[in-house]
Amino acid sequence: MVIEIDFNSSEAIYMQLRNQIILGIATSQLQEGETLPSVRQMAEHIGINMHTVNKAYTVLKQEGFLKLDRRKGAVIALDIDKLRALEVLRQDLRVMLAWGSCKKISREEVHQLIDEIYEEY
Amino acid sequence: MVIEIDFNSSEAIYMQLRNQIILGIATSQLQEGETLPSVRQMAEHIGINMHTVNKAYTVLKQEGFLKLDRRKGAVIALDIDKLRALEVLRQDLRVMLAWGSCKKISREEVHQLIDEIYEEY
DNA sequence: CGTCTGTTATACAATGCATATAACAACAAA
DNA sequence: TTTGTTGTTATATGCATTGTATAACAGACG
Repeated sequence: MVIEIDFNSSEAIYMQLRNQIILGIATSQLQEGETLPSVRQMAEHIGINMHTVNKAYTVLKQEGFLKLDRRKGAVIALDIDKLRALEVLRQDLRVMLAWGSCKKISREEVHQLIDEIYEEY
Repeated sequence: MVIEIDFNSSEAIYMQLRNQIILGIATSQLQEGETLPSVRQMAEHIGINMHTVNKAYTVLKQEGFLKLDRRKGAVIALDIDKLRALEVLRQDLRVMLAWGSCKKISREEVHQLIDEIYEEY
C-alpha cells in the first residue's frame, strides 16, 4: 500500500498517516490480521521521525483499528462499537452538512456523493 | 441565537464558534444580511477573548460566510462557489465514510443519517 | 548474544491557541 | 467636534501541540 504525505499540508503528518491507513482498511488494501511496517520501518520509508509514526499508530489503537504487539508489531484489528460510531459520525456530519447546506448543496447531491464514494470500496 | 462553548473540549474555541455560526446559518437562525454581535460584544457575551472571536470571524470571512464591515460590523454574506464546495465536501466525506465503513456502518445507514440530519433544517 | 519489537523518557525548535493590553483609522451619533 | 463604536493591527505572555532527535528499556526470537 502506497503512503503519500503532503509536507506542505496544514494537516498534521500523523493525522495524514492515520487517515490513509483508515482509507486502506476501508478499501480492503489492508485487511484484518495484516501487520503494518514497524514504526521504525514506516518512518524510514516515509522519511519522517519514528515518534510521528508511533503517534499515528497510538491514535489508531485508541480508535480501535490496530493492536500493538511487542512481538508481531502493529496488527490490523478492528474493535467495533457501532452505536458509539454512529453517534460520532452523526456529530461530524452535522457540521459538515450544515457547511454544505450553506453552499447550496442539496440533500440529493449529498446522497449522490455518498454513493460515488462508496463505489470506490 | 444561543452560542455555547465547551471549554473542556479538545476542539479549539474559535472552531467551535465557527461551527455554531455555520449551523445557525444552515438552520436559518441566522439569515443573509443579518449582523452578528461585534467581536467585543460576542467575546463579552461568551466570556472569551476578543481575538478568539476575531479569528472565528476571519475564518468565516475566508470561507465565504461573512463580510466584515468597519461600519456595520460582521454581516452574514454567503459567497457560493459550488463546484469548489463539492470538491471540499467530497474529500472530507471520503475519510469520514472510510472511518464509518471500518465500523461496519453501511451505505444505507449513512443515507438514513443524512436524511435525519437534513430534517433538522 | 544480537537483533528486532513497542514503549518510555528527555530535550529542542517551531507552530498554534488563548489571553492581555494597546493603539489606529473609519464611521455614526451626540 | 467630541464621543463611542467598528474592524484592524501590533506586541507580549503562557501553554499545548507538532515534529524531530537521541537514548534507553524490557520482551520476544533466532
